[in-house]
Amino acid sequence: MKIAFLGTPTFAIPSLDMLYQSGHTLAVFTQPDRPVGRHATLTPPPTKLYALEHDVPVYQFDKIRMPEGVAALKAFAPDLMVTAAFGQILSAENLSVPKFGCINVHGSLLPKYRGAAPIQWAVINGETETGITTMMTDVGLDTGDILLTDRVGIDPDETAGELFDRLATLGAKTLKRTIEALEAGSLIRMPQDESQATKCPMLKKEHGKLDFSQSALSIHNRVRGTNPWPGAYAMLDDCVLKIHRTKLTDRQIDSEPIGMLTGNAKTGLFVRCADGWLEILELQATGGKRLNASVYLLGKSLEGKVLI
RNA sequence: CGCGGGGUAGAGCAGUUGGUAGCUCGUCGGGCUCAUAACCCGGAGGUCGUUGGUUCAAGUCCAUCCCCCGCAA
Repeated sequence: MKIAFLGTPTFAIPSLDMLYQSGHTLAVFTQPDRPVGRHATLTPPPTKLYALEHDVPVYQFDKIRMPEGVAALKAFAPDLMVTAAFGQILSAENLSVPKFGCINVHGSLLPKYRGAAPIQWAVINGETETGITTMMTDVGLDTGDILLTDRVGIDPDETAGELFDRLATLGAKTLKRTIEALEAGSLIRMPQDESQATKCPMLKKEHGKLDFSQSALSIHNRVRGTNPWPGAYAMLDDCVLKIHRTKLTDRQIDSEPIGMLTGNAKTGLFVRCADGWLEILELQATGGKRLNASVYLLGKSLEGKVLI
């Protein structure tokens, strides 16, 4: 089949690779190169790099809804469009180009977690299960008819990044089944149950700010849900202290102030939350690299200091 | 040339008003112990990121360059 693949980050790579390996005729549509890093180096999105490596034509548009985007799409004349973490909203005109329409690979069990960062939010909210949904893209935000679903459990200590990798791989498998069903004519469309729908916002830097007046569990979930991006942090002596990994404990609490730190290199580092002590396993101070808390404490004591 | 933090023993950090370097861990040796990642004693290990400058004397002041990190994008 002739497929236009619309995707941008690494999440889309397994799906793109699957389509390529399956022998479909592909064209990749992705976002423009973006400045990345301290020196704002212009960096191509992962899907573009993949396409270049495999001699797949690549098209980049700020907005594929604009006339140039539509024209390029029409020129390629695909039978089907596939989107995976594309990051742009498609117009009805875009969607009308391929005769089979557009299939989207989404990292949640729709209609739950519609929106931009479903994987991270599922972890932040402490969900124990999530999955992949393939759906027919329509003009709404992840509102189209559901095609196939695959479920996976979320480990209590799993980070969003780890789950991201698993779901990216799973997404390719679900997509493969979906396309095979489409080709076999056995695909069943099921409208989403609007009463069960939830939306999650795009993840921003400030979503990583920790609030120690919350329970140890919610803070733990926040830390793993924002790992590796945007990363969890708190303020220590007016400097940012990033917290990369934490662990729930049964350490007894007394009347310590919220956010107080205790512990040393041997015992480990603990922070006082609303209902208990959360162990900080890995942190990163201003100017420093990420370190195990016990290693960091070899050089500096944080005993009695308070995180805000 | 966007803003800021930092480059000191294998690791993490100190080093006050400039006078040739300390701490914790690790490591090596010895001791204690039924035993130990615990404890005690002792040892090794650093041209203090680069280059140049000021000075009787610089890790410590000035300049330059390289590298790492955070923010912003």
